[in-house]
Amino acid sequence: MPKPLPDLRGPADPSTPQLAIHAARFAALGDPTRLGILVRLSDGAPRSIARLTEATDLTRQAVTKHLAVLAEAGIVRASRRGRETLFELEPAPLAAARQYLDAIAAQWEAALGRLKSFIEDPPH
Amino acid sequence: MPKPLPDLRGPADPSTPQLAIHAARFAALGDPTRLGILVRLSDGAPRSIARLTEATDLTRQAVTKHLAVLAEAGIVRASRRGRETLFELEPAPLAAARQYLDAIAAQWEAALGRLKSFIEDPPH
DNA sequence: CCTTCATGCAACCTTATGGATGCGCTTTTA
DNA sequence: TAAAAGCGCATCCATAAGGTTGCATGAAGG
Repeated sequence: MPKPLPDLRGPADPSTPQLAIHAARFAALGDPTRLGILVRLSDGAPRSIARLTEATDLTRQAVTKHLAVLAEAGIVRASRRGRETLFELEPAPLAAARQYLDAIAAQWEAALGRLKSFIEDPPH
Repeated sequence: MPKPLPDLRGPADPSTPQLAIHAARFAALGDPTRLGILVRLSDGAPRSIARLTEATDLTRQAVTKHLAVLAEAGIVRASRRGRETLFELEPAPLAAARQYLDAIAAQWEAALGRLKSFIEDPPH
C-alpha cells in the first residue's frame, strides 16, 4: 500500500505545512557545495569548519553559511570542542527526504498499476 | 555493497560535475509550490498549466516559471495538445535523486558498521 | 467571423542567496 | 605570555529567484 502522501489533488489543501518542511529540506540539499559537504561527512566522522573549508575553494565564512543552512534543515548537527566547532551528519532528516521521494514514486506506480488493470479488464 | 558515491574526502576532487547535476535536481525540488505540483502530478495524469494553477494562489505565469524549472531539471515533461500545454511527471530523475540519498545513507551505515566491529574486536 | 480560452514573451520589482572582507574574542601552543 | 589557530558577527555586493502585470498570438466554439 503506497504511503498516504498529502492529497493535493483536491481544491482545498490544508496539509501544506508538511510540504514546506520537505521543500526546505530539499532546498538545503540543492547546492553543490552543501551536497559535497554532506558526502564528506557521510563517513560519520565529525569535522571542523576549517577542515571542511580546505576541500573547497571558498572562504571559511561561505562554508560557515552553508553549514548554517544545513543545520537549519536539521541535516547536520554542530557541537563545540575546544576552539573548534565540529559538524556531523544527521541521518534522520535524510531518511525523511528519501521516504518522501519513495511516497511520490509509490503513488506513481500505483497509478500505473490501476491504468494497466483498467486496460486489461475495463469496467462495463 | 554501498554504492561508490564520488569520493570527496581526498584533497583533489575532479568528480564534481555529477555533484552539480544532483544538486540541481534537489534545488528543483526545494520549493513548496513545485513540490506540490509534483505531488499532484504523481497520479500519472498530465495536466495543463491552467489546471495546475487552480490549485495555487499564484498567477499562471508564476506556475509557468516553476514548471520551467522542473522541466529544466528533467523532473517533468511537457507536451502540446491543441491550445494547451500538458505536463506530466518523469519518474527517472526522481529515482536518481532517491538513489543518491540511498548512497549517502549506505555510506553512513557502512561507517557505523566499521566502527561497531572496531569496538567489538579492536585490532592489535 | 468574433469571442473566449490557454499560452508565450518581455519588462519590472523585491527579496533571498552565495560570497567576500574586516574585526574582535577565545582556545591552543610554542 | 605572546603568537597563532578557529570562529563568530556585522557589513557590503552582485546576481539569482519568486512573482506580478501587460500585451500578443494560436486554437476552439458558437
